[in-house]
Amino acid sequence: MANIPIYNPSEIEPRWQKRWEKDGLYNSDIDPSRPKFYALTMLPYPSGDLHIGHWYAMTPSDARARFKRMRGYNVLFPIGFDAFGLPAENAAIKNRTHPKVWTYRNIDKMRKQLRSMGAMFDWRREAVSADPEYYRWTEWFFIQLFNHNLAYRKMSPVDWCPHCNTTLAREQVWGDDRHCERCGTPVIKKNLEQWFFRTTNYAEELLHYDTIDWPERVRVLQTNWIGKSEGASVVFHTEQGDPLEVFTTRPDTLWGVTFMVLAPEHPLVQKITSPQQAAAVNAYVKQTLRQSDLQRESADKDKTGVFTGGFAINPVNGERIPVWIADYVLLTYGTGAIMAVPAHDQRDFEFARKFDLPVRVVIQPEGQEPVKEEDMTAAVPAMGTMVNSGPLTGTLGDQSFDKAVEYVERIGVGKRAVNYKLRDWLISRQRYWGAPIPMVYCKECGWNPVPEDQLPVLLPDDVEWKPTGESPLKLHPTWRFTTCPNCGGPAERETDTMDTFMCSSWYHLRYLSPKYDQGPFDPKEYDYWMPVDIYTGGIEHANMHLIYTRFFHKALRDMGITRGPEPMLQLRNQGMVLGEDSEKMSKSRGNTVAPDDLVKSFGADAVRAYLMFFARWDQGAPWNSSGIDGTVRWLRRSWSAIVEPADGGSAGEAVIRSLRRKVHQTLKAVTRDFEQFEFNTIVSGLMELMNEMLKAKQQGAWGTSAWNEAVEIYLHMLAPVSPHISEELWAYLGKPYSIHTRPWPVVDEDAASVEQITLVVQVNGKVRDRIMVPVDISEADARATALVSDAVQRNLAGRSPKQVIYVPGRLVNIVG
RNA sequence: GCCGGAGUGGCGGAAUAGGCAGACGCGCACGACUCAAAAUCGUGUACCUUCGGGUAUGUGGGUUCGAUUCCCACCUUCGGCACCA
Repeated sequence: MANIPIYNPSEIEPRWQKRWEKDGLYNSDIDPSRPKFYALTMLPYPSGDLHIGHWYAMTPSDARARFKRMRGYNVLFPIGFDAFGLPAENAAIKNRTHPKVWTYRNIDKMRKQLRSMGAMFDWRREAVSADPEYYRWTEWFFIQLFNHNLAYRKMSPVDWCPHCNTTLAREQVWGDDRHCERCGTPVIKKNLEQWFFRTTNYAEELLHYDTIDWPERVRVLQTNWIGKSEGASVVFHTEQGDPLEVFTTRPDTLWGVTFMVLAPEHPLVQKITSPQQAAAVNAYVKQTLRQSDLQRESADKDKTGVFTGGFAINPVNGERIPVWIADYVLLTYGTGAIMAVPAHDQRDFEFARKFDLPVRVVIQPEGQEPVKEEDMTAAVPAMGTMVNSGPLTGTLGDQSFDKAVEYVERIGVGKRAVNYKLRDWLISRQRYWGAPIPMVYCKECGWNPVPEDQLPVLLPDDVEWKPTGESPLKLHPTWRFTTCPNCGGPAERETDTMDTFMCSSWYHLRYLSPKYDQGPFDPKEYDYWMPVDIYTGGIEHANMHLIYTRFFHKALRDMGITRGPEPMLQLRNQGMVLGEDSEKMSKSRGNTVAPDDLVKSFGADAVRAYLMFFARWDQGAPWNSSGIDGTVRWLRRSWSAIVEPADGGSAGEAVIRSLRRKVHQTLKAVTRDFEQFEFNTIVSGLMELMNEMLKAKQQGAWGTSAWNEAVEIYLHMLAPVSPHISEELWAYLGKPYSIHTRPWPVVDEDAASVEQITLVVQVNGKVRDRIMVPVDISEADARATALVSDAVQRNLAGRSPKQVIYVPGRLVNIVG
């Protein structure tokens, strides 16, 4: 037995990885003769360590890409690095290493780790967002957005960490107390002039998902995030004559307005405030500014506010109503001013009761006791018949909204309006390690883009990246000084850099041609590969990256750069691998699992298979360190089943028949599961088949043509899951390299079919007997067979059947 | 508070279109091999039982010959949003 090899993953895995790479086995090139399939997995941030979450996301994505390739598609499965971002700068400050050095060192390490997965990445297409030939085009896109009026600059409050002395991206503000991810200090707001993208231009289109197959969860998250409200905008006037516009979703309650409330920061506050109220108003405004967002936006907080001393006129009935300010009205939503209808809005009701303001009922919900102001303990928000509403009094609930809108439009004081919670995307970052914003400010000509032939605006290497609160680029002695592209006079560069989500909004396009220098991507590659057919990654990006990249694609489409309504046709999200203690994995908790160690102990093939097997992919589960043993055992059993000879040829027809049946039934199920992202049952199906194969081997099937067929099909199905062991065994059998370029096997329906079925016999819905019958048994025979069963007779106890239900191929249910 | 997902053995999970609940694996128990252990292999493994059967898929109802699956109400849990006018 000395010539029988033993399974040694640490020897075979690196060997095949080298061979595949040398042969360019996973290179994907344009091939019009085959249908294309662009499989994209979210690109990692080069933190320096490929953790188990990366493996969990990428391994099934890779297996499915491999499956699609065997199904005849020309598959593109690229990889790259989202290489700009704050952690590199934080590490730089801590370790006195340049962010560039830190980032590229990490990328080198992660490339090695990614290669150890044995994934079919086409490394020729790798893109790194911090490479100048990449961010040249990130800058170029900024200029296109600017030229199409989709990028603009305005003063805006942003999250600021007072300890790190820097602004933070929204995703770096954590928890209910809105603290800085790095140091734990609660953030404050700071006013800065910033660049924005007009994502809100696309708010409506972003709500439509009819051309894409995305998970309901993501669609719901995005829909809530975009937050569409339909209503009316109505213009009131102050007594001084200034227009005061409000947005309302309840135009039918206009006659119930008893006061108005402005956000404390509203521009009309100073003007409308009477001299007597000035001191109180100023004190309240100051107090509001001092509060954190958390204090201010807490919904269960008692209402606070101050009367301005000013009044406004209700345009539908001419009533004079007091104007207050209160922090429950936000400047950033709608117009920053509301019409208050305490009878029909709970927030207004609470405010009215606290400050003793009038409450007037103008809606009577149908089929209920009439609502009376004096009995009310809460607002009545339901729709209903309009009362006390001038010309619209008596309008029924189902018409009240439309009639009210028509009315304000007719008398010229308002119109139908839609509001979204979505805000324009703030992309300025006061950081060094990001793509420079390619804009120049000239005192004479204002802001102008850097001419495209001067791109990229390179990041200077010689900077101090101390956390001073200013962009390090601003402190560079020379970098910021330049000449105006318009008049040639002295000018200054924008020293803020771009949000890294800008880089990741278009990386799927750079993969197409990462070296291309005539544009962001080669149109020939775009025409062949785009759109992305399947996108896999974490759901935590639902309201950030996955909205940004859709916005980006649509904006570029309107400029004629991209085509089609959406960039990614299908999206699937993996769940999260938790620590063995069922808590989120974190270094501080000490519950992390290192994939490098697992690969060392068990091999990449076992880690891949286990990650696909141990949980439903879309749900994730806590890690179980002993669970992987079962997967390892199964791979070893597979190995020895195939390489260890046995006494063969003596298997009877029944053994052969049932082996072939199992093989082709499994092939059918595995094929379906790959299509449907049900990875755990792929592995369990292969385990079941291996158990059957071992039984058949014991029964003398070894060496028969059915056995050889079983082994071949088994290895084809195993290849996407565990690519190294299947390639090794394929070669061991003397088959031509490589199994990964082979076509997916075809199901032999005859072999998969059954001659005998188990007929389940129920009495009153309870299983009483199971009888083997021919698959093509007639209904009459099935009924007769069931009725004569001893168990049936016993359970009927002499009663005669009232009804007999027959489900062909499954069961007979006797109702007695 | 609003929106969404999920509740099945000791654990992860399976059950294609309403039809055999618990596949596959972990763990556990026993056995074989071994001086012994590990590894490996084999057998068993929801609960109760008077051995006929009975009870079980978060809880309570409903539809149905039949419900883990469909409907209603509720509970628990995870995630998101949250004074959005």
